[in-house]
Amino acid sequence: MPRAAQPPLRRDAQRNRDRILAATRAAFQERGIEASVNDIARRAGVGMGTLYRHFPTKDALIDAVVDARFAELTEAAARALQAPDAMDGLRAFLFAAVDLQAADRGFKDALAARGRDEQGVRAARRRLQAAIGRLVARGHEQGVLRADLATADVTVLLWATARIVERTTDVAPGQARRFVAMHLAGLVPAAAGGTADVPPLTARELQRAITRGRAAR
Amino acid sequence: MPRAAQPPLRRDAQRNRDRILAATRAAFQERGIEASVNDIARRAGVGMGTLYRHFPTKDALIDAVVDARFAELTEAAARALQAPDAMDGLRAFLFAAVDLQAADRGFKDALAARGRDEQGVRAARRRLQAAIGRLVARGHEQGVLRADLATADVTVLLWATARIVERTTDVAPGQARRFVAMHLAGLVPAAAGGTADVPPLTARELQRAITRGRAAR
DNA sequence: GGCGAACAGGAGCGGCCGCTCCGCTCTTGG
DNA sequence: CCAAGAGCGGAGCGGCCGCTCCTGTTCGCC
Repeated sequence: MPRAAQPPLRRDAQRNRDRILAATRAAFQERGIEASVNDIARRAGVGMGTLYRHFPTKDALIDAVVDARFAELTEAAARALQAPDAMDGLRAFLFAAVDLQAADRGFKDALAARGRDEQGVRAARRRLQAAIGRLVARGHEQGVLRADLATADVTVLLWATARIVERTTDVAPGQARRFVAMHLAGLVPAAAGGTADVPPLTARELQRAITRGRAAR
Repeated sequence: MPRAAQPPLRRDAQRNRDRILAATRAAFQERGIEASVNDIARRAGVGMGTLYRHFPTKDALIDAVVDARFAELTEAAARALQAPDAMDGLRAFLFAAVDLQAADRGFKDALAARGRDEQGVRAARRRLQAAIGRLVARGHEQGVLRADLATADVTVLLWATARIVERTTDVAPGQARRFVAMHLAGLVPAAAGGTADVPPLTARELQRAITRGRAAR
């Protein structure tokens, strides 16, 4: 749904709109979806009124910014479909997903959403799920995935990794990759596939992962 | 650290303390750690002043209630150590853990904590980690666990399941068990170990798991 | 049974958040 | 160049939350 056709924005309006979007991206990336609208407005060098004329609600702001990330991840899934081995493709996709979750906390929050769907993100989410479905299907065809693995299981896995990213990114980046690698192979010894070369959390890192957040306030 | 020795509470004070604890347990169980102190006081049929004299801070309230759950789970780990096969034991422990997370959302929140440690829960958490450590060690001795699995990996797994419980318990209870079973066995076809007899999320359940939460407000 | 101390209760404080309202400013078409 | 009106900014609203404070009540020792 192209948004042209409307009378074009005044130059200052367009400039402010761009600034708001940039500030939103930055704020969500760093602080996650909980970044306050006030903060975003200040970052953009813009008043609250201006912000809310461009985006009538905080959700609109989120949608505007998060859509692109969904598309990015969907594209990663499409690329993963090119890999000769379906398992390699799935692994590459999952690594890309957790890296994106770590790089953009707003996106991580939106993915693991607590009830934000309804609106614009819905379509993007559907496209992503469809892309994941193709990855899984090819894994089944090649017989490299257990037969009872459903597409929804991958979505659930992404919810889980979001939590791990939340807790560990600051402390030991890559833990989510380790988790994904283990999940693919299982905890049994025969398991092929390693740990993505990521060591387990040390005692100190674990402690920091638990303690953190309070201090971050 | 026994809490007797203090001059015994007046009868009404003791009665109110018990009511507050019961109300706290109920509130956290249903709503998680975000249940408001006001709510708890109302449930207990007690004023804010009363509540805050007994527990000087919300954290104190959380600690008082959550400690018992940590002990429960630690005990489950001890029981799991009795199982002849270490893998069976670990699986039983993990199932117990996710069931507890589902049954008591306050505990789930405290386990996956965002920075609540410092205080009383710390000791309980350490004991739990030690118990998990024994489970893992025995798995290694028996050679039923991959050699590079660390104790911290199990803790991380519990963080992950907490998220899954949050999203799916209302919609498709048991999903977390499915996830655990798959994590143990891996997504590869050779994998022994099934899915804990839990089917994947259906499309409708997935949708509800995403949409929910907003409606729950 | 009377009195002092422990306790109960709830209105209210301060802080944060998403969002609104309205007097002023600046762009732009004629 | 100038007015019409789109666009701007930020003080402030209402709501929630954890927590405090102070008045009036209740308990339990003597």
